[in-house]
Amino acid sequence: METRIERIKKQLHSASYKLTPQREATVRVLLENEEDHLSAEDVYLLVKEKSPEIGLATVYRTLELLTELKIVDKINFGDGVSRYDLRQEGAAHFHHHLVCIECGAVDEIQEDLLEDVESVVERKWNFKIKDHRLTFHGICYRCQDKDKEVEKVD
Amino acid sequence: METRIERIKKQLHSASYKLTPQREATVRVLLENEEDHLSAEDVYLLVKEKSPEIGLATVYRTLELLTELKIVDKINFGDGVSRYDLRQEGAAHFHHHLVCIECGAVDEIQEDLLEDVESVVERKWNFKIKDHRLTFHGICYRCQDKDKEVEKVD
DNA sequence: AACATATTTTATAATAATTATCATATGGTA
DNA sequence: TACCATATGATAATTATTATAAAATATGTT
Repeated sequence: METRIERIKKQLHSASYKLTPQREATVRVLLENEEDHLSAEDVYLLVKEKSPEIGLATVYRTLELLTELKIVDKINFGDGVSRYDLRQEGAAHFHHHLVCIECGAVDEIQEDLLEDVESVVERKWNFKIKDHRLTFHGICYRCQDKDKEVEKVD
Repeated sequence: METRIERIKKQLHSASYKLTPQREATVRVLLENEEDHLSAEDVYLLVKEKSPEIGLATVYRTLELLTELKIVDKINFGDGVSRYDLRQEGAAHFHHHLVCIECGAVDEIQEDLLEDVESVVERKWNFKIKDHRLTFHGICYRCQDKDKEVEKVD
């Protein structure tokens, strides 16, 4: 964890930005909630718990900065808010998501899976891919189990 | 075109909605700009040209309705506005997009391409896929050509 | 350490997109 | 035609995000 912050600090420095206390607090919240998909407001509230003096605008600016440096990715699941997701260290591409249309849970897929598709797209559409966004909408394993229970009862 | 509107009319009716003049005007704009990715505001301005009395709220409501009926898909390329894209008739899944990070152009890929990936995801993550969103960010063929020109000049 | 300079933050105002409200209008049907 | 549900238009309200400007903080130099 600490080493991870150290590395992010270096990334900031090499782009001539500083890791201010506010930025560090924001990064910590992201690290501590890595499995979640927090909105700017969510991050703000969590940061505020430990650093109550922070302002919402600072959180927005920090998230924007981290996005620019590809430390986090900004995603949008269609619910009107942007969410911020830490990129795996050293990952060339953004990971994928499974959004459950029953319970709203968002699970992550770290595997690439798109290598073949991307080479087809690059060749056939002559498009130089830099990044991607892939989200599946459907029913997660938890809800499938729940649904089965209901069927039994009926 | 006319037959396409007829079919949409039937889809609305079978969900007990009417194809009012305002809704028809909105659908026509979507059909006439099928290759574009219009925001609600864009649609509003285009509809207004032929039906100046229409209100913005009606356009929003119509787009929401069409989204609900899966006649259009609501997408978000990360620029703060939702865009609306007609689904191909009979298409089980939403098509993919190529967003150029240089010129902003958005091209469409109608081929599925994801069959293999989806079967892996369904099996390995036990997730029942209902739909997907896939967007590639990179450099389109037009900008690659432009970039080459610049290199020559340099 | 003191100073000059650039960066960052805070609080707040401004903007932009979207949704809610409510009185009015419309369309089909008994 | 009168009724009733549905749809619309104008506008207000809400929500997310960005811009602004003054104050604070950090950095580099002498």
